Amino acid sequence: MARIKTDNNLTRKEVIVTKAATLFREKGFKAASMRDLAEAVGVEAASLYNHIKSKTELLHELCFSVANRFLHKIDEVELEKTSSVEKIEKLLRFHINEMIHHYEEVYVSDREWKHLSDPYLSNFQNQRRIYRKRFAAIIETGIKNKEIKSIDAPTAVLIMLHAISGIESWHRSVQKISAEELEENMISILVGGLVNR
Amino acid sequence: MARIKTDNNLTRKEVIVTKAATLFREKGFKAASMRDLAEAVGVEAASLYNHIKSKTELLHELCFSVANRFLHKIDEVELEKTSSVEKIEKLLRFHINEMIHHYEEVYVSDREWKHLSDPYLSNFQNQRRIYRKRFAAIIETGIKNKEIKSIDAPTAVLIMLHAISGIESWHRSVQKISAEELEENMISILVGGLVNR
DNA sequence: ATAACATACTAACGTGTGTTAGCGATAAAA
DNA sequence: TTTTATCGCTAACACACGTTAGTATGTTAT
Repeated sequence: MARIKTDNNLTRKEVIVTKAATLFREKGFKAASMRDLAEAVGVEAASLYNHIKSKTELLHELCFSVANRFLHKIDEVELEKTSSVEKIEKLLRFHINEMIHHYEEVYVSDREWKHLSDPYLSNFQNQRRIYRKRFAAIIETGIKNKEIKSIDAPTAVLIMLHAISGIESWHRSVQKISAEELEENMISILVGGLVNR
Repeated sequence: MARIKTDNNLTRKEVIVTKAATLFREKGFKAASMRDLAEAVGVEAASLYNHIKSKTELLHELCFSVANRFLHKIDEVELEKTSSVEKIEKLLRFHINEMIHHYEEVYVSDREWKHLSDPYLSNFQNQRRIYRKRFAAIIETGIKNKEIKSIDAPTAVLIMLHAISGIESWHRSVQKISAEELEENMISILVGGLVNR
């Protein structure tokens, strides 16, 4: 009888969630079926329900675990006694590394959150809105300090975050530059576009 | 008996494609059903098939009409006798305006092309790859000229294109700055991040 | 060894999907 | 007005989906 392998002291549920992330990234949430997921896990579809409540629960877990990581990071960064540009750079580097090392989850959280259903959907949208506002506030401070050139802060946030989601293309490309080079290039362009010269 | 309205000398098929774009953007290609589309058009689902061959055909039309517009533009820009930075700025402004004024189509083409099926899928991916290479080549030239700082050109392209797709958030936001302000802010940040100082 | 539990299986359900066939209604051409 | 082509309808199809019920198998604790 097939059994879900649990290497590296992961629970069976965690194995499922991880495989779900890969699948949701590859095919999209709607197009990925529970039968697909079952096959990836090595089990029959119905067996998954011994470990999870529903397909949507998988999406919840993915979206909110990612969102929480970003919220904790901005909590931390806001408290630091550094310049605005340093704070922004720190956040960007965190985003970049999350996108590099937790690609599947972050990507799914970014692109598939629309398929959350409603207590969770509004919640997620709220967290997202608040996060962006706090990010924009850091930029605003930098503009007042003359560290950063006079631009519309929400637009800047939107550019930064979406630019980073482009790391998706890096992952898919055959000839990759190294992760470190990628990080430095992105920081150079993005921070370079903000600062007063 | 209900009939598809064709204002502004559009064919009935064009009306369907346009509504499909809106629907695919809102719900995603897979989650948007032909019955949803039929309701949006004001007709029964089966009636749509008097005008289109399949659901996927709708996606083809959207993806390739967008792709062709970008390819024609880069054809035009490459021929101009201007600096690399001017060429890039021109392309970026085109991208920005496409994203502002043909939001639905461009967004769908960007996010839902994965659901194309295979003669079209490879074709689309090819066009996309080639476009990005040509864009990167312009940047490379700019780097050799010392117009542009020494960065990895493919990474720069990826940042630019994804940053612009963030205009999606601008469309959804309640308090929008004007389209002109948006354009100038984006250009300022993106071009500012590239140029040598 | 036995009891208790966790996990996987088969079978099936109701529902929603894209799409086709065939028929009536409307509009355009003769 | 008659003919013809266009367009929309109802009904139905075959299929894939998420999920549940009930049962068998394997694992852990007594």
